[in-house]
Amino acid sequence: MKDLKTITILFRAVDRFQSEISSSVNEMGLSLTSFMALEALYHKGPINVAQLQSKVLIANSSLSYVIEQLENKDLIHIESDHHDRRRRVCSLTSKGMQIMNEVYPKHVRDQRKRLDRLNHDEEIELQRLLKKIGLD
Amino acid sequence: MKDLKTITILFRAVDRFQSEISSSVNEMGLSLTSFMALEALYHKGPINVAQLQSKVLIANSSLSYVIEQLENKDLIHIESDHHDRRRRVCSLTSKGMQIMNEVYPKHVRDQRKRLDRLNHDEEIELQRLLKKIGLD
DNA sequence: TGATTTTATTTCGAATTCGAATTAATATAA
DNA sequence: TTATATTAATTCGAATTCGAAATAAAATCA
Repeated sequence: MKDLKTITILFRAVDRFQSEISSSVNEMGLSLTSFMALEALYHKGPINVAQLQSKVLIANSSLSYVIEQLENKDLIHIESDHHDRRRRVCSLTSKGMQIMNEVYPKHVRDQRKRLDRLNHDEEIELQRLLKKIGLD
Repeated sequence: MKDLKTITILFRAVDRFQSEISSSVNEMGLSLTSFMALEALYHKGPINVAQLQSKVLIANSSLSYVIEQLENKDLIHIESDHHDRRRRVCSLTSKGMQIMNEVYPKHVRDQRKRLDRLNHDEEIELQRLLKKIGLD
């Protein structure tokens, strides 16, 4: 293969997911990245900013802004780590948890609709191929 | 499959490509989307704003800003379509063409390095799977 | 120990992106 | 024809994102 057609197709596929997720979470007053941050905390529990950044895939300076917004909305709580006071640990507030409990199952259903165009083996194979090209 | 792990892997893979391409084109004073616009014009020849938007995957209002930047840098030229004066047709200037001739082959080589972790059949299969989930 | 380096995060100003409203031209309908 | 609707693109203000510099704490070194 000589061209970058694969990248074009890859970007387009991601754009479909992002557009759908964005317009859905925007209705709740959240940006895509805010939602991704909540999602990470929902799955991982309390984690510090650097760990969150590895999930949310934006610049660290941008993440500072994002978590400030989420804190203002009382969706997350931030406190310094006792053992390393450089670190700040983020966690869902009860309000944040409540909202994710309401919203996340539907999010999964919606996005699974698209993914379920692949059968199980195809999806596993897609994961394998994406992991291969996604490694650093 | 019940979870959205595939989306996580998908987003992460795209982020790797975008980060690499961004840091490379930023050195020439271009944003990722500016570069994607130039790329589209390089491949498709003169096209109007709507056609460009379908390649660049940003909001139309954002694209207006992007093509204005590119015009200011004398990398593209914009003129209205004679047959439909609502439309504005963009094309590479000779300077834009010259830069893409210089830069694009290396861009392809760099990105192919990552893609070439897949053999030919795997890449074809990846395209097929991504197309399936990327359709509207 | 005190000095230096590294790590974690935020601040800052500028660039980019967005959605909603607007403008302007074309297409359709009456 | 003259409304009316649709389409193409831009403008505007606000939100988000970025990279570079700053801050502050911890780790390493001498």
